[in-house]
Amino acid sequence: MTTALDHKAGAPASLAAQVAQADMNPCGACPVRSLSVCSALEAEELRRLAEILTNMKVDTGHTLFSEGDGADMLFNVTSGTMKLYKLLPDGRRQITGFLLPGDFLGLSVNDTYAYSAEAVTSATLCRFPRRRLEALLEEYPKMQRRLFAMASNELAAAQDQMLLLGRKNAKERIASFLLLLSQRAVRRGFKDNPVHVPMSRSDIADYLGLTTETVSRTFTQLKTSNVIALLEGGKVRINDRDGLQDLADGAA
Amino acid sequence: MTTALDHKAGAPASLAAQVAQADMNPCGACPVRSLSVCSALEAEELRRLAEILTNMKVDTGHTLFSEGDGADMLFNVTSGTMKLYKLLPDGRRQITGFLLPGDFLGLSVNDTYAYSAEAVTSATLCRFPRRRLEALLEEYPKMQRRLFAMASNELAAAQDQMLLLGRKNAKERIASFLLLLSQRAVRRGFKDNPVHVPMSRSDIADYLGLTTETVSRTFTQLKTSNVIALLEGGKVRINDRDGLQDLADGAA
DNA sequence: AGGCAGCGTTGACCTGGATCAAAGCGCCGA
DNA sequence: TCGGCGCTTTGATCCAGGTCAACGCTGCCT
Repeated sequence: MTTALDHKAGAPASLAAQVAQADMNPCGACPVRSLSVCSALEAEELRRLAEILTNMKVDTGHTLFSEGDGADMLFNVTSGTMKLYKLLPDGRRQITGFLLPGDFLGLSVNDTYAYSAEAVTSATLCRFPRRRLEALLEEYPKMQRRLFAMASNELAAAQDQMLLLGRKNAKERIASFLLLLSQRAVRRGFKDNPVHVPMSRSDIADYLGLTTETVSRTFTQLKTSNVIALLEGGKVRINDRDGLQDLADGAA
Repeated sequence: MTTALDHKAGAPASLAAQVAQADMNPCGACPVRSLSVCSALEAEELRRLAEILTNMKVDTGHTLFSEGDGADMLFNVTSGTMKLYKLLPDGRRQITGFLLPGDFLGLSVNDTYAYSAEAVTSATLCRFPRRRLEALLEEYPKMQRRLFAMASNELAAAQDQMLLLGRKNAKERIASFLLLLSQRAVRRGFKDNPVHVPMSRSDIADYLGLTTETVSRTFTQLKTSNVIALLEGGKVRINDRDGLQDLADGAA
C-alpha cells in the first residue's frame, strides 16, 4: 500500500514570497496555469488561496478518496495523472476520466464524493478545505466563474464520452482515446506526437468500456495497419493522424 | 415540419405585476421552481431576468438548435420534455440527456453548441440572450452559484450515465432508466409509480446505447417477470421496485 | 372508408467483442 | 543470476445484443 505524504505548503514566509510575484501559482509546481483553478486570478486572490491550500503527494495506485466518502476536500492536480471511477457492486468499473496537471477534482453535489479518485502515476496535488474554498468563492466571483467554466468543459467532455461509450466500436474508441491524449498534451504545452500513455491496458479498457484483451488487440490492429507505432515507455507514435481522426469520427 | 412560436413574455405591465409577487417565477408557467435557474432568487433578480427572457413554444420533433450552431441563446424548460443528442457522421446518435421542466440547456464552452436539442413532446421554454444573461450573472453571484450547482448535478448524472453505457447490460440499463424517470417525477412533485415515459423506443435506445429491438424485448422480459407492467399512454407501472433497483445496480 | 407511413413487437440469424486459456515479457527482490 | 509475479499479447470459443425481416397497430391524409 502506498501512503499520502501531506505537508503544509512551505513556510509562511516562503509563501508570501511566492505570492509577491503576481504570476506565481500558489499550487506549487503546477506548470499549467491556463488550466488550473488558480490561474487568471489576481495576486490578492492567489494569496488567499495559498493560505488555505496544502500541497501533497500520492504514489501510484494510492486512493485519494472513495465514492461515498465525506467530501470535505477539493483538489487540483499539479503533477502526474489521476483517474476517477465508479464501481458496480460486482466489481465492474467505469473510469469516468483521467486528470492531468491543472485539472480539478472533488466537486460533489451532496456532501459525499460521487466517485473514487486514484493515482495512475505518482502525483502531486494541492488540497483545499471545501468550506474555506466555498467561502473564498463567495468573496471572489471571478473564481466562481472560473470553476463554472471548468465544470462546463468537463460536461462537454462527458457528453463526448457518452457518444463514444454508447455508439462507437472498439477501433473508434481507441482512435478517439489516442487523439484525446494527443490534444491534451498539446494544450499542456508538450509536443503532440509521440503521445505518452501512462495508464495500463486495464485502465484504458475501463475508460473505454472494453476489456484489456480488446484494447490490446485493437492497438495491434492499428499498429499492423501502420496508423500508429507502439514505442517503448508507454509512448505511441501517430503515423497517420488523419486516418486516426477519420476512425475516431466513425467516418472510416 | 414544426415551427417555434416566439412571443415576448406578456406586456411590460403584466410582467411588472408578475414580479410584484416575490414568489412568482418569471419563466411563465414553470411549475418547478426548485429546479429552475430562476428559483431561489430575490425579487430584484427575478425582475432583471424577466426583462431579458422570451417565452417560446416548440412542437414535438422541433429542433431547437443543432450541434455547431452559434450559441447565443440559453434556455430553461418550463413544460414538456426535450432531448439533447450528438451525432456521428454516419447518423449514429447518442442522446446525452432528457430535459424536464426546470432544466437548463444551452451551456457551451466556445461559442457553438456542442449538441443538438429537440422537443420530445411539445414544450415551452424561456430563452435568454447569452450575453445579457452573462452580464446578469456578473452582477448577481448568487445566480452564478445556482448555475454552477446545476452544472455539477448534470456532471454527476453524466458520470452515472457513463457507468451505464460502459458497463451495464441491457436489462440493467432499462431498469436504471425507469428508476431515473421515477425519481425525477418525484422530485418534480408527481407520484412515482405509474411512470410516464413520453419518449419513443428509438429515443430510449439512443439514450441507453441499445437498439429499439433490444429495448422492446427487454421491456417485454421485465413485463413477463412481473417487475413492471406496460400501461397505455406511455405509462409504466413498477411492480417490484426493489427488484428493479437490484437490477439497475447490477446486484441481481 | 381505404391506404399508407411510422412505431412497436417478435422471430431468425449473425457478429463484434467478451470470455477463457495460455504463453511471452519485463521488472523486482532475494 | 534466478525465479516469480503482474502485465500484455495472442489464440479459441462463446454469447448478448445487433441486424434483417415480417407483421400488427394506430393515426393521418385523402
